Amino acid sequence: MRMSQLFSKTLREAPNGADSKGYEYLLRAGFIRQLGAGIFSLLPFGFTATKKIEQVIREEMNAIGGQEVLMPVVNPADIWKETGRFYSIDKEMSRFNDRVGRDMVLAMTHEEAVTDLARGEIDSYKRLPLLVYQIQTKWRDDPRPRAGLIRVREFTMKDSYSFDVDQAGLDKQYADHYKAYFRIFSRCGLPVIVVGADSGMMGGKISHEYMYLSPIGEDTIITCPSCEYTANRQVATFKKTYHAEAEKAVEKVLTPECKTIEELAQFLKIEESQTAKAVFQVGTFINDTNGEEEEKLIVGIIRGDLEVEENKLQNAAKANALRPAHPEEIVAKKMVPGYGSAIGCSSDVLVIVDDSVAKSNNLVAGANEEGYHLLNTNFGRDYTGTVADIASASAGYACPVCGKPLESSKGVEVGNIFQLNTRYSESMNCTYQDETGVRKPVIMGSYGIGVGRLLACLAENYHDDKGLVLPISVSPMQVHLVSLVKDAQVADDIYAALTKAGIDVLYDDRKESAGVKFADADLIGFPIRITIGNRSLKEGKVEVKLRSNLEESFSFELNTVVEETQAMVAKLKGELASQLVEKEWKKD
RNA sequence: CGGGGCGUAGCCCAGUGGCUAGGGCACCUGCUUUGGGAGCAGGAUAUCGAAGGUUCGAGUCCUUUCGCCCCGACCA
Repeated sequence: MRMSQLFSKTLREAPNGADSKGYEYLLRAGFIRQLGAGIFSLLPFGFTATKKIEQVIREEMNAIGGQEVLMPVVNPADIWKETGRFYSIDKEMSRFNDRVGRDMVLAMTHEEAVTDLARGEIDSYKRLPLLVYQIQTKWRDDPRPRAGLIRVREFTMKDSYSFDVDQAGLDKQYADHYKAYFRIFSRCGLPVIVVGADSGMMGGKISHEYMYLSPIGEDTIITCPSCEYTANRQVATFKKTYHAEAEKAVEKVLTPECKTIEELAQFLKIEESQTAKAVFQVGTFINDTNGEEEEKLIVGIIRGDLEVEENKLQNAAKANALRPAHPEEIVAKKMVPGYGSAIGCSSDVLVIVDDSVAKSNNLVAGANEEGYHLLNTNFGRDYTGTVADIASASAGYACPVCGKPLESSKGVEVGNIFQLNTRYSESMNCTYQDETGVRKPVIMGSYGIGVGRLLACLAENYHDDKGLVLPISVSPMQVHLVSLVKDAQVADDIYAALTKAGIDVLYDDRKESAGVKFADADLIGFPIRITIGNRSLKEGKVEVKLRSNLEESFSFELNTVVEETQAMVAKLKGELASQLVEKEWKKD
């Protein structure tokens, strides 16, 4: 590519709103441009980098038996009604009517579409296992797009779907993906960790997320430095301690101005862990078959020294959504905010009790009366409810596996793998006949990688104060050829020779000053820079630098530029390949 | 959806209710220059986000509205 003809141009200053360095450089180097909130165009560099990432993904997906397909972005709503997700997913999925008024949706994922495909193609166990994947546009009307390509509304995603006769088959395909994903991310140069995850709206049980650890991430990851334990905070567990002692009789005490656990503990001169607090939420429950909504007050009871993890509470309550309850709603169920507990509340309240409370005795809880608390309350004796783990794990808590203190960090989810089991095949009647002629639902898995998000994470991970420093596997071009000489002939010849040899070259043939050219080369950040200038030219050489180390300078002989460049490309590729991560999934 | 911020040339930003709306970068022309965002001279580019209002007079004040960003709610 001749830079004089390049569609994009570089920007000297960061456009307003480019808050992270990775995003700023992608904009300034001319990889991407914003069209609207969470909507971006890919310019030649951005698109080429994307295609290189996609190629890595294709190779690894094909290697585990994937067959590439392409499904429509627009789906008839019917299939989404079959699985119920037409009703259970809120505004995040965009809907419209076609000219005859049929309900249509913009697919935000393709479980429904692929299951519809599969039920037409799969009839016998002899056809299984199968794996299909696509690399395709998704639209999700996220309420809050942000951070450039990290959290967008329209994006490219690799999504694959596996079909098996049994759990063992699913486990095999899950393990294949687990391993392939590490290969994909490491071939692209992105360091990731895998964490246990919540399966959320996807249904199913086992799932993992691939996280790029970074302060710009929005997910909180709980890790154990001493053992292998890692999990998204939404599902992370920890070792709890309990106050088990002989039950004592309930006693009502006056506790004025003690609306928080801290105030209460100080007033009564007890530990926060000797109290039980109530968290009030209103859950929305949606009937999957007709979309009817029902709201119900949920009270989460947790020990005073712990916090409720709302995601866990929502799962335990089997609610579709949660929102904080208004004081009136709480009072209507015979409870008092600030002095609340499940004791004496209306029977239609959903009580979820953390095991920290259920397994402890004689906790101080609200009396549901302004200014009063109850001493020595006990779960089971004084109130009942569903026992579940709804506590939020934090740094310093004991690892559930080895007991050492946990750590917490921020991460960006770049990939995920889910065991769907029969969540979709059952509701959409996607079955196969086994050896005995019995119809059984196909066992499914679903696996995603955010392609644009991966590029954004790479930009975040690979930059310095001058610009991008992308790995050679994903860099749009391998070589940046900078010509500083008046007579273009030498540079033109080298450009032609390198291109002919199959090397991707950006040739800066512009009539610009050396400073401008170097600054742009730094900003765009292609791995190998070849400078043609009089300084080295009179010795029959060209100057060579690696973007990753601008301090060090090499030189290539004019008559062996092609061979030496090829060797340099191979060397960089080799270095990256030597960092390939091979990791296996072991079922617990 | 709640809270906050910002919309002035392609980009970054100035602009007390008062003359023809400015600067830097980028762009065009000419000359000069060619190893780290050059110099000189000249030039073009704005429905001041939009609509309505107040006023003799609005980029500036008021109302409405649209868009973008940030915090929160939210998020496979």
